[in-house]
Amino acid sequence: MGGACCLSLGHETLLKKAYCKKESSIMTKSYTEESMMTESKGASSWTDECLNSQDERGMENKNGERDAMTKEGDDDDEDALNRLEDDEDEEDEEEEEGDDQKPKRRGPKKKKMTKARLQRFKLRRMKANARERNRMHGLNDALESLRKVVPCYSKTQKLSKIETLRLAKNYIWALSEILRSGKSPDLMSFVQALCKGLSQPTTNLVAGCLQLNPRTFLPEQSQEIPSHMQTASASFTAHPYSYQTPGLPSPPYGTMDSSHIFHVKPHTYGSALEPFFENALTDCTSPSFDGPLSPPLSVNGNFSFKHEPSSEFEKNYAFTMHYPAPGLAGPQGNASLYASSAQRCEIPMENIMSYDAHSHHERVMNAQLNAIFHD
DNA sequence: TAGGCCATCTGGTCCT
DNA sequence: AGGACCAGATGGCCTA
Repeated sequence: MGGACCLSLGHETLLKKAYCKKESSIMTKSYTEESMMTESKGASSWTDECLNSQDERGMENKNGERDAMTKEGDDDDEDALNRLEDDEDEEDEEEEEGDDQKPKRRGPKKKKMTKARLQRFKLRRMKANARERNRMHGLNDALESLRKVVPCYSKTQKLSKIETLRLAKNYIWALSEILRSGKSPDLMSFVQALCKGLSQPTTNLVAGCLQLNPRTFLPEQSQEIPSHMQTASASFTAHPYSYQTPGLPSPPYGTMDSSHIFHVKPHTYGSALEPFFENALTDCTSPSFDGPLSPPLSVNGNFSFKHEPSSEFEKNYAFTMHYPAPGLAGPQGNASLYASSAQRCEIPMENIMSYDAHSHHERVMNAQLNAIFHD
């Protein structure tokens, strides 16, 4: 019983919190359930003005609901509430004249909660709450940024906070291992490293994000891809790094590569990919991107990647990572990992992140992977 | 309905 | 004194 004492009195709930933790000073809060709800639910859009009005409402409620208070058993609570009541009419009088009957409490005498003190306390508390909310929002924003640079990103199926952190940790570790060893890991090892310690749903999600079947969604690809890219594609087929899993549908939600571009705008991918080739490694301030890169994935950041696709071949190579030759055998044993792919392909296309929302992420991801895999 | 996830409030602690 | 950070508590929402 954490210590929070909630007196639920129907609609006129009085939340009285006193001695939430041992030895803590008496603090009372008297909001109606309604005001509490408002406070919680609308908090994300609160402004200082809202805070002030909330504060006022809180005061109104405090005054209006005193009759809803009931005994909670704790004398200190009672005292605090009494103080609140007393403040109404006798602000500066000594508190608790009737204390003669009660045994004197030890310890420092608690200061009387005058109306002014209560006001100050509430104001301070409000400000602290607002700061805390902002702080948590900032934290969440940072987490959202992290989600976007971690292999599996989807607007509709967001990774939980803890899973995002775990995946990020695994991702960093996996990339570090690649850099350290300078060798190309096999797909299964990479996926296993990514999924280490993740929950089953997240594991499935990540596994799904790491696979792609170009034949499923690119029937006309061969005609529309520029010829030089097709050439490069052919050269890529021999590369050991293929995230594609032939014969399996492409994931309907977040992906690790640019494949979604072809999901969402199958007829515009030619132009859509141009910016990638132009700015793959340098365009960290693309207009379509709403913020700076998170440090772990900054191409020239923590990983100190100096690699840039200077040649046409490198650029093509980046593109063709996603275009293995039809029929190319994927890594053995993927089937279990992608077992649920068939169901996932039922998700409507509109749920897939749009190119605009995803493009930068994709560029960065591809740039990262190219920098790593190109050796 | 239980459990997971989340946002918020809150009081304590540390630091400036 | 005030702000940042933290952890506990609480209640809402969602999903299996």
